[in-house]
Amino acid sequence: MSEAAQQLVEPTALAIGLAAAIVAATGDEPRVLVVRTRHGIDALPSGPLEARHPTLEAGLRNWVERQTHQALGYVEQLYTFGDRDRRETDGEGAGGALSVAYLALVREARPAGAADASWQSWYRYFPWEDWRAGRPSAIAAIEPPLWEWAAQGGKLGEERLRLNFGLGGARWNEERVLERYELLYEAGLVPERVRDGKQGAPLPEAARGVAMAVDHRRMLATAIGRLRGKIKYRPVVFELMPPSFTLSELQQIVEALSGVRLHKQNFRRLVEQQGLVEETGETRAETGGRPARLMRYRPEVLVERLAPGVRLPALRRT
Amino acid sequence: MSEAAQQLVEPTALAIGLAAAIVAATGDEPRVLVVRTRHGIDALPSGPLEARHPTLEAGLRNWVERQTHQALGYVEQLYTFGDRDRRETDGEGAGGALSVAYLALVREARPAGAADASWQSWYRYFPWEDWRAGRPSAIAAIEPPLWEWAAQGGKLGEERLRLNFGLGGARWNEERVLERYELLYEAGLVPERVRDGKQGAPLPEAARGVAMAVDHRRMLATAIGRLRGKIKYRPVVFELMPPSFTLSELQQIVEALSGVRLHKQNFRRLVEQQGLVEETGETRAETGGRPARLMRYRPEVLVERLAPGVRLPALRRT
DNA sequence: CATAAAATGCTCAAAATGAGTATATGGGGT
DNA sequence: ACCCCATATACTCATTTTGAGCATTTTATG
Repeated sequence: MSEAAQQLVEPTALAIGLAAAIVAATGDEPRVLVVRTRHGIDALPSGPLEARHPTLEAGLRNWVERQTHQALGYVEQLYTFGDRDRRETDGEGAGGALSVAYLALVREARPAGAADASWQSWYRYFPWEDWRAGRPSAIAAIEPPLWEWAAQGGKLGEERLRLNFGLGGARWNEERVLERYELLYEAGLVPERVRDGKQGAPLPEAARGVAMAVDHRRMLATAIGRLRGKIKYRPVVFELMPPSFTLSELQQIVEALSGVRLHKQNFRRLVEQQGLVEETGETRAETGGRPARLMRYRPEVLVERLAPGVRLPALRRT
Repeated sequence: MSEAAQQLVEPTALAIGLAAAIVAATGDEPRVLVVRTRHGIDALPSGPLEARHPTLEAGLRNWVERQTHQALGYVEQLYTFGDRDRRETDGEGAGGALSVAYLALVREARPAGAADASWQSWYRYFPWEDWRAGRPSAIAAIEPPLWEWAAQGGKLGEERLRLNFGLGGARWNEERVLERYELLYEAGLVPERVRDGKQGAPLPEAARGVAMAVDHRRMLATAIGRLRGKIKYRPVVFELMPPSFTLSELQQIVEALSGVRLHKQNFRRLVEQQGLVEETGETRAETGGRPARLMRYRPEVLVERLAPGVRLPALRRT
């Protein structure tokens, strides 16, 4: 094991980068920990895989904890990026030709250890992904240029657009975060593409979202999509919740993450009948209405995370 | 882009390995392409990421196509292994401290290009995963030592065993291939663990399955689990099917992959009502019974793979 | 003490599922 | 030609699982 570790240390041109989308949920916003690069661009915490790291995940934890003073709870590998756009235009630890991206969930969003680190709503980077208050205005701004671009791709291009963005009768699928971002990238509507030296005419920031260093917005899109999918079949949401919470709070977090509103009564039915939570016995009256029962997740559920997650009984029409 | 490519070439101790679980389905067996190492051990086709490869996936395709003369169709990144067990005990391309594993699906299983390459049923490596003919006998052999081992982990260990192997009333979940393999590894029942220099008393091969080089069996387990999950919500099965097929043939392949038997009438209902396939107009009479209609998948379905997959209407009791 | 604001409880119709039973249509003997 | 066998294909039916509402309870507030 330390033998393997030794190998990793050799100074080499091909550095392995580690990057993490560290997610928390405060109130009703999904937040991600970002750092500001010296060029003033937002980036995910990232750094090189170092000698002393016996494993990739250990490397990540160690690195992040030193940098941000944030202890990571649940950690999951997302994807290894190395395909394209690994240029050294921006960002701190650039120069890695390969970058292993992780998703990490933390319970409390500590005040962001380092000075240049902060917690940001992830919708800052993906304004079109938040449908909680109805169709986001960013979509309206994005739609015309997207159609224009898609028309060049013929029928297939238009179909792709329709299905990914829920246009023309297609249903919005909250999991296709990455596909949507890639579409915008290909269409040249985000600044990242221009930065990568290709054609494009980025939209105003309110519509296209805030750009990130290198391919970090792709990583974050991957993280969001993965998390949105996962909460439906694994009880990962609880990694973001405090020890006790009300069902409404749980619902708020799920809605914040998935970006869609849910039917309250059906949400409760699901969560309760699946035995994901149990009552603590206490109640909390802070909301001005009937006090809510405080719940906790059943610890058995966390064991190996084998139990089903929170399915999403989505509202169809509203 | 070629700038990045240049960097990848630098001779370095930290080679990036690429490995692929290349899957095909012939008749009613799910097959995977394996090569025999000089030590006589089965391994997945793998090799280093080379200079001329602009992207990871291109590197993989290029590499595999040269080595096995097998053109890859659908390709998906699985996971980057680098955590443990990357020792140089066995295998060809060992020495890579990091290995990016891919799943690839091919339509026809060509006669395995190279001499040392062959198509093997994946149940050769995971005999406990095939429940098509009822409870596999491997499970019976595995169960006692597993319980014994689990008991050391207390209640939690036993619960983990119960849920992963569908013991004691729990339902068999065909997707947990990796979790099951890891359990066997931890319990010391597969030779890989002993090879990695840890404690263990491997079972006879009929029960524990054929071992593979380095951590390739983990990779294959990841691939199988991913594929089994994916066929339920994406029409990936069709990447394994010939241009036209009967519904029974489709069902056979799905059963082969998932390792469980399905209810015939309900399977057809699902596939047809979801509009995944359409009739070609022809029929095929070769089975000795009523001739079956030949079907083809609706090409629209493959566009971007956005349509739903084949859900599994599993039999409960038999 | 009425009213607003939540949290809970219950009901109901539509759709999806799990399991069968019944019918159709070839080929292969006799 | 006729019967039988093996499949393929068509329908049925009882249960569950969803999507949507309406109704009731329980506090805080003015």
